[in-house]
Amino acid sequence: MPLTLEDIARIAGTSRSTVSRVINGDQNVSEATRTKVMDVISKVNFQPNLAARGLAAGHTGILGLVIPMGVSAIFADPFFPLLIQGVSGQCNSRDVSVMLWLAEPEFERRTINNVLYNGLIDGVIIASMLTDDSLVDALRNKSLPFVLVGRHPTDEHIHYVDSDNRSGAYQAVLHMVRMGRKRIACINGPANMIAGMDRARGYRDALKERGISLQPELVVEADFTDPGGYAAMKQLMQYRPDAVFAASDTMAIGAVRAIHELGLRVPEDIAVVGFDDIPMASRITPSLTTVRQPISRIGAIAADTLIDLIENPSDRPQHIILPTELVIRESCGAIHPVRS
Amino acid sequence: MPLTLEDIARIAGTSRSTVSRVINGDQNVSEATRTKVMDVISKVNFQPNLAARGLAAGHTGILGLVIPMGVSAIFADPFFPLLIQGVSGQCNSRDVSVMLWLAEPEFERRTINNVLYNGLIDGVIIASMLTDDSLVDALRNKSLPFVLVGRHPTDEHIHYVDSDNRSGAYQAVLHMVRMGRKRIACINGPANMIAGMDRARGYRDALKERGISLQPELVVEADFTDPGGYAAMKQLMQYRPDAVFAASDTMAIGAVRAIHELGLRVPEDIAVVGFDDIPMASRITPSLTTVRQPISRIGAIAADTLIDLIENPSDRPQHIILPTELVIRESCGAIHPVRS
DNA sequence: CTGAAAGCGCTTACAG
DNA sequence: CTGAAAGCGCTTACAG
Repeated sequence: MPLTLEDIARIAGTSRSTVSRVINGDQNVSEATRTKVMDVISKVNFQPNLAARGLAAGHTGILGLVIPMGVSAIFADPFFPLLIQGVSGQCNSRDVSVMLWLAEPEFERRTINNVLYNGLIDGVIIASMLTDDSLVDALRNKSLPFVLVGRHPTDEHIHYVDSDNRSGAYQAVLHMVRMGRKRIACINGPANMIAGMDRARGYRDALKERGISLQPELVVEADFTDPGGYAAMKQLMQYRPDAVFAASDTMAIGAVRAIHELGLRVPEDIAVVGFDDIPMASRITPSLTTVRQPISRIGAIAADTLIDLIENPSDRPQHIILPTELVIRESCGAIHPVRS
Repeated sequence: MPLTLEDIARIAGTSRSTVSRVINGDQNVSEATRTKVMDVISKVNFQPNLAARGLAAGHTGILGLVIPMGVSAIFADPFFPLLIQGVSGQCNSRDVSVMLWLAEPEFERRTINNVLYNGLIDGVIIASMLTDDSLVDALRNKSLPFVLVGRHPTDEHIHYVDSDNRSGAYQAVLHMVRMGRKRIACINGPANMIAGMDRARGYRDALKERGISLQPELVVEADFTDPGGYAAMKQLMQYRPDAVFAASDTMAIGAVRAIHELGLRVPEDIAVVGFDDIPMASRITPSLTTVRQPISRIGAIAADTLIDLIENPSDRPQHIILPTELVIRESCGAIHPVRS
């Protein structure tokens, strides 16, 4: 049987209320009693029961993290692991716990709703990134604080943190234009994902700014996976691109494989630029030029934003866009590849 | 304000106790009242407060999942993501929630202990795999049910699920012996990880069975990462191996890169076999022969085992070892590579 | 600065 | 089959 406040109080020779006060850092406790109580607590290694605390106080110090599992191979991409890592790390240092839901599409309506409104979490981070997400819609009408990873396209009142997908893609494509590429293709993410929309816009903006007309056949949509990038590249080959911007490194790696299989060279025949800067990007041959986005930091900031929001519900909507960075390696042709 | 049992009871014209009974599936409720209460519950979309339920009932329907972050690049390897996926999926279908802790080494003593004994979780899955884990030691003296992912080397009373690491490594190495390789090296995982120990034993057992004496200089320890495998392979090259067994695909991929950089061929000059069968294994050139282990299923079974254990605490210790499977591709030389 | 008391929203003997 | 009541372990006005 774990000890309770009452036990601690008895041992320390005080009352349950006072013990509660020292645990919660209430100022109205004399230094003497505080010390005495602290001693007992650390001596017996006392842990207050969080369920009871949650019931009594109305908050639990737990935050939910919901990750959609819509795409089957979601964990083949390091995006979500890194995001989880960022959220978890920040929560650790802020002393809050995280409850994780990998949302299977079939469970969405039933379980997710069940789980979010069960009085156990103080707020929730949704790694949604879909342009229309039923969970987000449900949340908008409730009082549970939440922040999105990935900006919301329409509702200005929703808190979110995202990276600057448009600008990242814009820089990447502009770079290829500057390198003299004329027929720059785009392997984009799904159109119903906001990151996909934004990166496609960056691609279009860069072309437009340089007076290059958009060739619809040079833009193909894939699903952020390696096989998806591979298939998309194969499809693009008939239109003779001399460069390709892939909206994720995983797709870019698939694309490079497709190019190599057809006996062409990267970057000599086709330059390739990816997005994310996953660890693999610097290891493949040729090493991959890519747009680095601070995934783990996005997670950390989302957690911070949510915790602040819970403590201060009247906050103005937070719209945090983190900068991206173009990492130039061999695959774009700007650096002469060192071949062994 | 969310509704409470009392509200539902008033609307349905019955008592709080009865509503609680229908929610918990108690048999002692007439069909008529049950229907009436169910109707109200689904009409107002009622969710019982889990903190209150936890307090009153003594269990919460939440299970903890603790993943060590000791190795910095832990999420570069798909092992943990797949494990999380397996645990989460099974928990979803068993209607229990999961609370996730990525345990930073510095937090271990303070946070982890805090968190495990807070009355909020019914049991915990530890993806420990260290031969000596302070968390596991702490748990052994407590009453919180737990199951390990990765077998415990000494304590027979601990529940665990693991894959057959020894046998997997044994099969892999035996295969290379059969292919005529004479100087088979081993890039092993850290010696303080049980999986590392077991795979090293499989390697030794296969050599011994075939009467090949173990050459200590052909065995090197790395850290399960790609750069680790790369560095280990570079180091091994001076001893002229004609084959190498790497204890993870991620290390095997690093090793292949090292071999290629030195101008040698896989598998002609050096055969390579990995472990895990991560998605990347089938995509690299040459495709990687490897030992497939059912990571996601291990997670699912760990969750199942824990949930059963919570419901029936008197269960005998469960020691579940899942079989592995040798997946033969190009890198071992058994299949003639198709080069483009 | 401190303690007695009410209350958070459930579950579960207990009595009928 | 049903309801009134006690209790789970906390927090937090309230009174002193």
